[in-house]
Amino acid sequence: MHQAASLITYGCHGCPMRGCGVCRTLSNADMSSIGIVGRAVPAGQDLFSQGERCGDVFNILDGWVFLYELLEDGRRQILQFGLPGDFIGLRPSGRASFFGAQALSRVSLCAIPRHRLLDLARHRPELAFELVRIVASEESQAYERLTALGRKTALERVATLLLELFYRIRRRAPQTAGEILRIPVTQTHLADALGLTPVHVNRTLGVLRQRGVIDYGNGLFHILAPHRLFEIAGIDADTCPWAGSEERPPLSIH
Amino acid sequence: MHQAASLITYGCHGCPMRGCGVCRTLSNADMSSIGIVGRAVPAGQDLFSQGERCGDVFNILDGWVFLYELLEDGRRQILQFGLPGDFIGLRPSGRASFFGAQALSRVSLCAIPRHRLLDLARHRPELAFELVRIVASEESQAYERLTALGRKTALERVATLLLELFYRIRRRAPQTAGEILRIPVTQTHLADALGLTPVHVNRTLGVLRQRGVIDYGNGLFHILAPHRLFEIAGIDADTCPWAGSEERPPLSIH
DNA sequence: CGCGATTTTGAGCACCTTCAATCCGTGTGG
DNA sequence: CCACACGGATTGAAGGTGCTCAAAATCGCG
Repeated sequence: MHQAASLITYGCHGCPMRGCGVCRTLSNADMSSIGIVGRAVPAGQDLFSQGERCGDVFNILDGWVFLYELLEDGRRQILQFGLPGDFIGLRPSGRASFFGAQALSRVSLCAIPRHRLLDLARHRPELAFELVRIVASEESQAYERLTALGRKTALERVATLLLELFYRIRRRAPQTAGEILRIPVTQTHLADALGLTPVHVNRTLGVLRQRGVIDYGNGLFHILAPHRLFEIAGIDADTCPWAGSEERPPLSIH
Repeated sequence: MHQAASLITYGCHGCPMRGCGVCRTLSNADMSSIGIVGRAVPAGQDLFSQGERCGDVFNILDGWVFLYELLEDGRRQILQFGLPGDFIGLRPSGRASFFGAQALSRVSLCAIPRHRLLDLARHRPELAFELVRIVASEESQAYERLTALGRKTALERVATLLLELFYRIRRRAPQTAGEILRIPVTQTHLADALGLTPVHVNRTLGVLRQRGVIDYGNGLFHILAPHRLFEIAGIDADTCPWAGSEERPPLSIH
């Protein structure tokens, strides 16, 4: 069993994600038997493409990815951003995925053969449970974004997304307690996530900057007035489940 | 064990959903021990409200429901429609749900205590697995709708939603092979699902009617030219996974 | 028949888009 | 060291899709 571990580029021992998500529920022997493979993906490259069959699920160790769907004429919708600690690609199943996943920055990740993980889940209720928790959390985020795209103005959407990313980063890296974030996305990425044009995202960010709520440049975002950003986003900071700084994942089933 | 079954208004024996979704994975003894309760909800009433804790998950037996999120100022986004056979309310977990669920028509359903279902899932990998499958399917639908709201025009959105509902109904009730659907929603509901105003939904439906693609009235929708509806929606009927008439659920993990 | 809810239609407006040009920072090659 | 190219950010002007406000028509229902 254990010699299989030598295949692993990023050894599970010492892996920063060893205690997170799916990996938390697996023993070292499980890990080895499943055949996890570490990999690095350069910025801009697809982990898997729309319409492609991908037999792996991915655990992001470092870097950012995004899930996207393309329409025939090239319009792109970004469905989700994946940060370190996120688990990507569970849904595509055996058939062709209707969305793709692309690296925003250089990404290092674990590739886990889906069918082996699912086989294991058949004998490990805790694992299957963890999968439910993960997918349910993703679904909640998708629902929140639906509300943003369907019913919020451009200003509200931008503020909402910035807050979401802000807190997702902070939860993962509480030591980065400052309000300055490195977000490796272009304004075009934000536009495709928000259902806007890059031009209008630019103008909207400009408004937030002029109002002194944020500052940005060089891939860095500085949240100057989080409280006002909540106001603008139309989110009640007190009742918002994920706004509570470095806590547990937003959704805990059971 | 079995006397608990007497508490069940809608007995599981003979239940049309006995072989569907979660129920498929449960024995009759499981059913009894879990304490399922049948219930009827009148049209317009909430199964659970936004901000409320709801200890049950629901299996829709008959009628339609919708999940929705309200903003402070009353703007409403419909996140999902629930049809007979759908499983609703898994996500809210122990904490307050950020969305509500309301009956569109008179609905009969099974209410299942969430913690009991999840406790059982700890010992029944098949059940936990089925939950993953269900939530993953919901997530896929949420992603598709995100693309519609973010990147499709009003005409494309309306066509997309009609097709989705059309095929979801047909999959559940293949005998209703005709293209006439009873959809118990107002144009305002469609608007709130599509991120549009009721007025503009009306005009858009009018365009589709004028073009001879659909006809409607009295809560009935008649799909006159499905093929053209696919064109307008920007969906390739051949590669679309859920368009394949009365097949299995769109997503099969493993 | 009359009331409320829903659908339909009209006119004007606004948010966001489209098209286009410029600016800026970075990397590359002469 | 500078010219150049390139991707991204920024800004301007004009146009359109979808919104707002408002009223009329239609439908369901008591």
